[in-house]
Formats: sequence, structure tokens, C-alpha cells
Amino acid sequence: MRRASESTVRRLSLYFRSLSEMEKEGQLTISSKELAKKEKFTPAQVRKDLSFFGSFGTRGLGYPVKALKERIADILGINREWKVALIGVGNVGSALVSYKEFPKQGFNIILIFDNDQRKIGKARKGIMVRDVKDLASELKKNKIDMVILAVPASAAQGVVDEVVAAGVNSILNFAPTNILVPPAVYLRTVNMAMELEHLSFFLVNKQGLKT
Amino acid sequence: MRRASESTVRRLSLYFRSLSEMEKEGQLTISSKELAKKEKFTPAQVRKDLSFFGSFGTRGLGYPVKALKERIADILGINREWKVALIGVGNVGSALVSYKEFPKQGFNIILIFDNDQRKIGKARKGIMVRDVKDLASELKKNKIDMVILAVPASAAQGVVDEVVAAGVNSILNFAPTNILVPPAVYLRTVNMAMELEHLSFFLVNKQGLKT
DNA sequence: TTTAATTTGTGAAAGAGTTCACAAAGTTGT
DNA sequence: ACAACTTTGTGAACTCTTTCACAAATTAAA
Repeated sequence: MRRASESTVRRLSLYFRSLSEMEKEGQLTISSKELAKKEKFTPAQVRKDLSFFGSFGTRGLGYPVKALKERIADILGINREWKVALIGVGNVGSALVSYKEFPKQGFNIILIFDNDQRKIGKARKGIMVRDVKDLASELKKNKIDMVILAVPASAAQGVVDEVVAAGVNSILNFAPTNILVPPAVYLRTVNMAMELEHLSFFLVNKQGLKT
Repeated sequence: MRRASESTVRRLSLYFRSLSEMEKEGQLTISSKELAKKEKFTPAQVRKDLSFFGSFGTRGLGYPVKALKERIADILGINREWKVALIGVGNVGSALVSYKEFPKQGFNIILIFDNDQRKIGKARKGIMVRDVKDLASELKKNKIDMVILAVPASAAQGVVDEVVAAGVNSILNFAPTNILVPPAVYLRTVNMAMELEHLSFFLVNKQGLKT
């Protein structure tokens, strides 16, 4: 089977969110047309995305909300609990510790690291901040699945090297810099300034962006 | 001329960052090959992206670092100062107030709003937090270019309606919800839980489960 | 000046992702 | 049971993006 594209995965996340709302409202089935309308895609797109992973619908009726939601959770891997370590509790890191959507989706920050002696030893949301010197051993001991990196750009590559050496191969990076990782490691970078640049591009080039 | 794609704009941001580093190091010219290597694209991709906006290079030599950097800044609209309003100073909003990359690129948060009486009237990084009730009038008075939305999902649509009515048509949304805007408004949503879902998808589908 | 080496800029080809269109399979109403 | 209707699932067509490949422009060296 071909691998699902980046865009398909993104849309699955959105379908999941819509289906959760539907389920809460007690709706039992949903058609590709209705789901498409909710998320502003086309019905064909929805069906193609879903058919990629199997056939879940009933012709003439649509998709069963609960079962489809659970199936998407399986596909996305959010039907289980993940052990996440956060490295860096500056401005961004502090926000992420309190970000309520993470635990809701099974992403549990269970370790926090920093290199600032004033922060080490104190707790954030009930989690003790540890010295980044103990990074490798703690990542291993706690069987961490993913790392969220919220350190300054200058420190990012060094920390990532340690994380990778400790056997963690999924990293969400908030440092605005290029980081090298081995091919087997999945590194995803979020750059908030870049998001604003899309807005300014839109404002400067009035005709707008393609989607 | 065709419009630049989302991906092209994203790459331009990355080129800009690489060019800034190059400039600091005193490098005068850069070839598409070198720029591609830095950002892990192909040389052809780099040339196609740049040729989209004109021809800046010299055959046999490459691109002049400083001039190209400035040209990309023009294209992205980061060669000027933007007036940005932040709505919501919870966890995410607080991080964004202190996010140093924003002012570096000309994105200046000059207004902050919240609906929490305990926050209103106090300053964040030297900026007084205003009551969101005064949103429309203050946005207009201060000629705000862009709004960063960091309010709870339940409040998002209502606030966006006010922002749009006040004439602001570029919005960066951090609320994890679907928001409707008129076609002329550019709304961009950043969802950090969704970013982690990409990681879990990778772990589940490419790699098998960790225990 | 001439030649060899680079590197851009760009049509054309290849590759991906999206939409179309319709048979197949089901539901609903009579 | 049957007809009318709805909706899925999916090849095929289409569109958009990326890569290829090479002429043209320029540099560098002898």
C-alpha cells in the first residue's frame, strides 16, 4: 500500500475532531458530504482519504460516527497514551506544559528538562524540572516515546543528538533552526514566525494564497 | 503570473533564514546547489522557486546573498513593520508575547486583549492588557494589520467575527477549532496537538509500537 | 582570446494529489 | 417486492508540484 501523504494525515486529524463533535451531539452516522462540508473539503476527498485505510462506510447511509472515529484514532495512534518529554521551559515550553489538548489526545508530558539552575528542582504542573545533564538516562529509564524541543536555536542540534542517541526517534521541534537527524528519526519543526510570514505574504500579495 | 503555492512561500521563509546566516558569515554569493543542500531541497526546486518571482542570479556564479535576501524579504513582506494585536493571554498567548522571533521579523505586538478582569490593566512585556470589549475600536484606532488569536476554542468564532468586522483580514489562530471567515480574509490555524499527531502516526505506521 | 568549467533559467517529463463520474450496494417508501 | 433515492468506493481524468535536462550566460584560467 502506498504511504499516506502529509495532507491526508492532516485531514484525518480534522475528521477526528469533527467526528468527536458529532458523537457528542449523539449523531450516529455521517456522510462524506456532511463531513466535507464541516471541514470545507470535497466529499470525494473525504472518501478517498478514508478508502485509503479500508472501507468503513455503508452505501446509501454513510459512515458510522463512533466506529469511524475510533478507526481514525487507531490510524493516527491517538487511541493510546504516549510518554512525552519536554526539553526547555522558557516561554514556549511553559505554554506547552499547560496545553490542555495534549493530555486529551493521549500525549502526556511526564518529564521536563532545562539547563537553568533556577528552574531545576522546581515543579511545573506537578512535574519536577530536571537537569538536562540527566537527559539521556532519564529518557531511557522512562521509556519516552516523543520529545518536544523548546530550547534556543543555538542549543537545539546538541540536544537532538543526545535525544537520538538515547533512542527516541520522534521529535517535535520549536527551535527556529535547521537540525540534522538520521533518516530513521522523524523530526517535525514548528516555526511560529513562519506562520506569520504567510500572513504578511498574503497582505503584500493581495491576490492571496493558494490552498 | 500564477500564484505562488503554500509550499513555495514556506520554502522562501527557509531560504531567507539560510541567507541571513550566510550574510552574517560574510558570504557574497550562493549557488542553488549550496542553498538546496542547506535546507535539504533540490537545486532545481530552489531555482524554480526563485525564478517564479524574477531572475536574480548570475549564470556561472550564483545568487548575490544580500540582494536575494532583501528580495525575498520584499516578497514575504518582512521588510517592514507590522502592527499585530494579540487576543488572549493564557498559556499560549503569554508565550507569544515573549517570542523573540516576532519582533526580529517586523511583527510587533502592540495591543493585547483578554476578558479576564485579573489580567486586564496589568502589563505584559510593557504592553497593557486591554479589555476585549474594546477590541473593535482599538483595532481600528491603532490600524492593526494582523491578529493573533489565542483564546479558548469556544470563544474563537465570536472574537473572529469582531476582528473581521473591524476590518482586519489576516488572522493567525491558535484555537483548535473550525472558524468561518469571509473569502477576503486570510485565516491560518496552528494546532499543536495536530503536530504531535503526525509524530504518533509516524510511530504507529512506520515503525510499530513501542512498549 | 579561446577553451573549459559553472550555474542559471526554463520548457518538458514525471510524479503526486485532487476531483470527476459512475457502477455497486445499500436504504426508504409504497 | 419493487422503484426511487442515496451514498460509497474507485478507476480515470485532471491539476498542481517537483524533477529533469539542457541551452544560454557568465566566470576563470591559460
